[in-house]
Amino acid sequence: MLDVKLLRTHFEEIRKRLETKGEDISDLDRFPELDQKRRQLLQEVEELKNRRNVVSQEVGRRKRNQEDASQLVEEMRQVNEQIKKLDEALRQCEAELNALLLRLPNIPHPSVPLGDSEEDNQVIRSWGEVPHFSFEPKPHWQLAEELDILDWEAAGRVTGTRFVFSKGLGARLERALINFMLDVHVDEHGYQEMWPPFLVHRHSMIGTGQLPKFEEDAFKVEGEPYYLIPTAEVPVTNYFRDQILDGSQLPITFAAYSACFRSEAGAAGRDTRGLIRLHQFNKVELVRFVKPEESYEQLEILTQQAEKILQLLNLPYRVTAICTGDLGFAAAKKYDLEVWLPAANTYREISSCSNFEDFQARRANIRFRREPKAKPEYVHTLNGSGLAIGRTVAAILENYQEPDGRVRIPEVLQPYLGGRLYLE
RNA sequence: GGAGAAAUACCCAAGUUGGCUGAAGGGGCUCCCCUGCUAAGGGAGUAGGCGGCUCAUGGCCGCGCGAGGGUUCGAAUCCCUCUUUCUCCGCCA
Repeated sequence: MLDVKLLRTHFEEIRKRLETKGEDISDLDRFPELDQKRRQLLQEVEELKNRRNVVSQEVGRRKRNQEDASQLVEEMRQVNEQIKKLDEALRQCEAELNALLLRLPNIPHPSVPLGDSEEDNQVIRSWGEVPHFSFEPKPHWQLAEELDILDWEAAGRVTGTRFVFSKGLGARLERALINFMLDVHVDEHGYQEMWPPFLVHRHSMIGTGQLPKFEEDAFKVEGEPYYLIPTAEVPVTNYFRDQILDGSQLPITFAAYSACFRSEAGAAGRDTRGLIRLHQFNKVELVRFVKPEESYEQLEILTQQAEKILQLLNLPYRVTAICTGDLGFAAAKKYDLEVWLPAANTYREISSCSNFEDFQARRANIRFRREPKAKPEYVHTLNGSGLAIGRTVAAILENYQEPDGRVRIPEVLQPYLGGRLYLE
């Protein structure tokens, strides 16, 4: 959510910056009028309420003194009629204003490259050697089927399309990667480990920005007020909703595993094979709550910590700065980590690291005090995948494959897989 | 899932025959006084927060006693709904 006061005072400037996202923001035009109307109604109704408070005291005083107050009571009946009407108008005005504000995206940071689509994202740096194969590298789904570690057909029978069973060493590899990533982030990067609820209520989804605008992307539990989380970002960021944090404790950082559930409403026909785009996948997520003046420095740290996992796994990747048109709803700035997939001969996103500034903090009402008595300020929130497990499995299978169909296990994972050297 | 109890400020806690209680009292904390130091003692302060107005920046006003509604001229106090916590029972990994 954007700062209403900023919107009021820098309207044209904000509109220009939002337009760089290429989204339809025509709603924004209704803001000045609604904002103005709201304040006017508020002033009127508060004046009447003040009158009511003063007169009610007088009624009490008169009754104690056995004096007549019937005229005042009658007057207040009429005032109350007025208050009721104005309150209702105000409530409606605020609801409209709020609905508008909740659908406005975040403002891109000045350092974000301008652009219309992912075509305009900028490669910041690359790491690792793209492997050269003496044979035609197989796609990960084919390798997995031959190794009998992923079963799509069974998942189709049991649940439906875009779900998968991992089994045997495939299941163990998922578990190994979760443990490995959490261990690195907790032991080496200082994150506090967290295992969150996988279902949240609507307010949490609004808090991080998934709702109200992207209802069709979320799985909702029928008959219950719960949504399946699309990422651990949702429960973990909302962990501090409506809290005022102690500024001396910042930055506060969490590393959380969760299963992630996405309906991928608009993705029919894309990446229909393999582990790239599923309705359910595992992910280790990093979340940081920081002071506003530190958040861009913290974004660099966060990104490097996610990169560290790819480096330890020795998977080639590149970092891209997402352009304004591809930034998404809530982020002010975003880096993607893209891992090399040999069979597709391309880089694919395996992590997104974003600074949301105070956009989520306003929605979820997460604040901090610099000093014990200081005025509360909104924190800045950041998060990044550290990493998506399924896509990591895909990358390992494809990058570590051997001519005979076996797949070497990255050295750092070997202890997690009982000392094995190969998936075979 | 069933039955019961509770929710008031940093903590504990009074207040439920509706009106000088936006909230007693205690603890804690901050400042001051006193004592050579410490302890003890005396005094003062301690509702944050959100929003609006005004800007002399210090004020004024509205909301606010778990949350949301309602009754009333007036609600911490009466009514309804919800949430959370605790106890007991049931069920379960």
